[in-house]
Amino acid sequence: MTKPKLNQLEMLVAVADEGSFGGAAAALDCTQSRVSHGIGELENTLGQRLLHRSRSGCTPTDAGHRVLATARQILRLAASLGDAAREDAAVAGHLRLACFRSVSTHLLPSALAALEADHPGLRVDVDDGFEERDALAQALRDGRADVAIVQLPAGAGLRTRDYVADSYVLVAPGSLALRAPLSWEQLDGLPYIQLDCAGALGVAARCREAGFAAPPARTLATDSSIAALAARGLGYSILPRLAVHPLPDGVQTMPLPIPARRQFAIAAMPATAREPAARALIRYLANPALQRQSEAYRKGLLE
DNA sequence: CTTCTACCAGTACTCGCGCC
DNA sequence: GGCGCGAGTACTGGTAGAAG
Repeated sequence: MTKPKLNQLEMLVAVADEGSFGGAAAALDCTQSRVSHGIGELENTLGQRLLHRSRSGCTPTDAGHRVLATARQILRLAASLGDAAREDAAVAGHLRLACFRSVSTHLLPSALAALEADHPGLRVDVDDGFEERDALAQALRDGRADVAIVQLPAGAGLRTRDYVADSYVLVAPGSLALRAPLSWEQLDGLPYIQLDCAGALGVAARCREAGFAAPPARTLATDSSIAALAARGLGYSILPRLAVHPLPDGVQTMPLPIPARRQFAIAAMPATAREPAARALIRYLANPALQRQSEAYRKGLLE
């Protein structure tokens, strides 16, 4: 018995999806005649009518529905064959990775070192000059980055894979006598310094709902500047724990009275995420064994 | 408007043959 | 036995026109 061919299965799936031979032909970039030939040959091969034809289009018969389900599985498997063959051979080229500075400082070195050791033909350029979460997703959409470590929710249109989570903590002068558990009253009288980014503003808003009443005395754009002011006793702030590591002299951190954290994800545009080089980078970044090699992980800064 | 069929052209494959 | 070449065949995909 002649076996069905992959292109005939593609035609069947396309006709079912598009609802007509003409639509399937457009989707497959061939002529309607070719689709008609292909479907006819497939029906002859299987000895079953697979489609109801009408003036308004086509719908699968009962046999067609059964064959369609298997055909989709076969096409997925066929596609995965190509991926398996390309996996190692094509992990080469140039990728641009976008992230926050704190992520590049504390999380990337182990993963990138292992990746470049295993795939010397792959070069990864890191742009860690991002301050705003939305800017990372936009860099992916604009094509300025191939892969990014974004803060969830990442927005529509991106393929994401969960990464690490980082808690927000109180960052205060070391000279300030604080008792756990922290209460907002312990901070009365000290200026509050706001980090100017959407994530920190969101956390501050949630803290206010929980009784935190201090207005920002200053607003600064970088976490390191805020930590330096706190070290001088000039105020306190609410910052991601990773962003103030390693802790400067004269600064202490303490858990907030409410749980607040930022969840990171590795993100890419769907088409990029399918490419072998990008898949390799994502795999190395998400590798728990490599993450455990980072100092931040060993010190318990990550969740 | 859509599907089906006949016919045609280009390409890929198979097989036999001769040569080394 | 392995290799290259050419003829014949099969397959793929196109156009044009008929039919529902």
